[in-house]
This record gives sequence, C-alpha cells and structure tokens, in this order.
Amino acid sequence: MKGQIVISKATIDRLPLYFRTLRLAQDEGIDIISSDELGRRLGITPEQIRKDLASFGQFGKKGVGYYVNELKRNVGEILGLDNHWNIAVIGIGHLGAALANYQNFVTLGFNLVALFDQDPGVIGSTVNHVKVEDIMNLDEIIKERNIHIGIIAVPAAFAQGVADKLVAAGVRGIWNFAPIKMKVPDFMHIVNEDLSVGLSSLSYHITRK
Amino acid sequence: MKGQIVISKATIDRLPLYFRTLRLAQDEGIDIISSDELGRRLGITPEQIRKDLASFGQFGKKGVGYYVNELKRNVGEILGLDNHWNIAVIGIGHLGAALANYQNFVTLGFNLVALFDQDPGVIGSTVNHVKVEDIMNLDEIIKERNIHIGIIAVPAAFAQGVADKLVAAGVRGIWNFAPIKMKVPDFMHIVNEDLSVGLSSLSYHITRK
DNA sequence: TAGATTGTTAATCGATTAACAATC
DNA sequence: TAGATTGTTAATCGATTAACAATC
Repeated sequence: MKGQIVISKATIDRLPLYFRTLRLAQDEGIDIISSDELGRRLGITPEQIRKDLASFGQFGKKGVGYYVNELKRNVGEILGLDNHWNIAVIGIGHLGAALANYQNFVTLGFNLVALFDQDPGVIGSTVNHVKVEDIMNLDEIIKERNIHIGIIAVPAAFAQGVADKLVAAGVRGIWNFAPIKMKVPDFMHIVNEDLSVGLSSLSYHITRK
Repeated sequence: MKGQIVISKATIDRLPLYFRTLRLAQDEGIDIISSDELGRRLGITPEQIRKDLASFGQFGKKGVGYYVNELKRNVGEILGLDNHWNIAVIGIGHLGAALANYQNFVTLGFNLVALFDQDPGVIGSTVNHVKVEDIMNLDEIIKERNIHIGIIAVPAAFAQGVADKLVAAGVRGIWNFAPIKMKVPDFMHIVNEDLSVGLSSLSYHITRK
C-alpha cells in the first residue's frame, strides 16, 4: 500500500539535495555510493537518507550501496523532473530577470518558455533568449505554450492578481517570491519563497551569539 | 529559566512571517490584533501563534489580543532586526544584482554596505548606489565597514573559497545561494537558500496530481 | 566466509493541536 | 458581569534516531 503512505515535507525537501549530490558524484565518475558517503557530503545522517529513499522503493543493494546513475534517475523520476515542465516567469524586474537566467533550472530539466511584464519599456525585450510578453496576453500564452508552472516575481501588491490569472489559465503550480500569503484554490500547489525569512532567521541566530 | 529553552527552527522561521503581517496591519492602521486574526491572515493556527510568541514572553493581553505596534517591535527585537546588520553581497551576477536591489531588506532594517566581484568588467560599477569592489580586497573591506553578514551569490565552484574568506574576515553569518554544502567552523551561522529545492518540491507535488 | 551496507522495525525525540484556567 | 482571548499544560501526532536482521 505504498500509495497511501504520506511522505513528509522534510523528506521531499531533501530529495533535491540528494539529486544534486548524485549529479556531482556522477560528474566525478563515481559508480556506487553508500548512504554513509552521501550523508557525509550533505551533512545528513545515513539512517535518514536510507529512510527517505526506502519510502519510495528499494534502490540500493545490501552490502554494496547505491548505483549512482540508477539512483539519480530514480530520484529525478520521484521529483517528476523527467516531465520537463514548462515554466514562465511573471514580473521581469531584477529578481524575475535573475530567475529567467538561472542556469540550474535547465540542469533540473525545466524549460523556460515565457516571460511576462506589464511595463511597455520591458515588453518586447529579450531575457535569456526568451521574449518578454505583455501580461495582458497571459491567459492566451499560458494555454498556447502549455505552461505548467508560473513563477511570480512581481511586487507584493500585484501578486494576488497574477496568481488569480495563473489559476484561471490552468497552470498546475505556482512558485511565489512575493512576501504575501496567497489565496488560491485547494487543488492548486503553491510554494512560497520568501527571501526575508532566510535572512531574518540568520539575524536571529547571530543576535544570540 | 527561559534562556535554556530551545526554540524550534519551525518557530524561528515563522517569526519573520509574523513580523511581515504585523507591519501590514500597522500600515492598515490596526491597533490590536488577535491570534485568530493573525492566523487567518497567515494560514497558521492561532494556537500555534500563541505558542510561538509565548516562548519568548507574554506579549498579549488576555481577553483583548496583541497591540500591533508593541508586538511588531518585540518580534523585531527577537529576530535581532534592531541591530541593523551590515550586509555585503559577493558575486554580482544576475542573482547577486537582484539581491543588491531587493527592497525588502531595507524594510527589515538591513544595511547594504558592500558588493564584491572578481570580474574587472563589473568591478567599479554601481548597483543600488553601492560600488562593486574587487574581491581581492574582501578581507580589508569587511573589517573596515564592519560587515556582519555575507551573502554568497557566486557560482558553486567558487562558493567554498568565498565562505572561507568571509569566515577569516570575521563575519558573523553567511547566507548562501550556491547549491553546495559548505564547510564552515561550528561557530559560524549559515543559512542555505537553494532555489532548486523549492521548484523541485513543486514538481514533486504537481507530478502526483 | 567475513565484512559491509541496506531496509525496516522499535524507541526516542520534538512539534503541533486540543483543552482550559486565568484574566482583561 | 458576560464575552473574549491569552498563556500554559496535557494529549496527540509526526519525524528522527537507534538497532539489527537480511543479504550482497
């Protein structure tokens, strides 16, 4: 009954780290890796890693370890990276442009297929070989280009409006960089990436030194 | 014995959200807010909020709620935002430039006081009114300008080297955007902001729809 | 075979939720 | 006073760690 087991959010957030480390190991020409070595490279206990992986299947060989290529492919499939999702960035300011240029997304198999802005001075320009479209045409273009994920990088005041449009246009998920709590239907997946959280928690810790 | 109580990471990560929401409430002219209303705005249960806040002191009034100004000031102090930490960005590529321009850091009380890069074509230019310095002078400038936090936005291959220099120069904390696990001394605080984690976990969820 | 390492179950630890007394 | 809402304790839930049998 694997299908009924609920995987913890913590486990899911570690999978991309495993994927990343397996890719690096692959680049180094390593064929087989143990949970011990993976753990050493990531600062995660080997027990934790084995537990995480075991919740999706048996990927290792007892007494041997994990085959790097095979495990990387499996973790990639678990994360759905083999779907090569089409993504769009909305709001081509400093952050939006940086995201549009972020090379790691390509490495992970995402396809950047559209950029949107409302500023006539930005519309029509090209960022990372993709033309910036008028946000007025969002619905049409999302459907035409079969965009699965919308990345919101507009100012907080406009974020909810953009989210509503993305939902209406039929994206499957939203990655939100605006520091607000969005209201979206229950079926919509949304990941919030509020950059001030990380910096503030760092401030908390160094304050207590 | 409050000082001995260990506050959970989850609680600390929620504090910036409380701060943000309290600031918005303040802007709206709201004087008093209940844990219920705060919870509604954040999608967090009121019990959770009361528990989080109570681990730092008694900030509310029974039967009344929390005074917005007072609670915002208290949460800000808990996070150490009143220290007005001096920050520097290392690596002025697309992401580094976006971070240098990120206005929310100002809102939180951080001071951007230095930018560094190794590219002669970038050194000497100005981003958000701050001049980009040669990374060769990092140690000297970190000390001169009393920089508390270093933000690493260089390619993964250079990140460890930059971290080592920041530690040697005496920063108190590192905010790392490079997708690698850094080796830093135990006393150093480091927060990793790997952007591929968020997008990958979104991929995971929409794959299972 | 002996040594190594996984996968899994049990034990522990930590965080969230529920309940309610205190009190404004 | 009655109603509202906090702060705190107890109960539940979930995640990590420890231990070890299975097996390559």
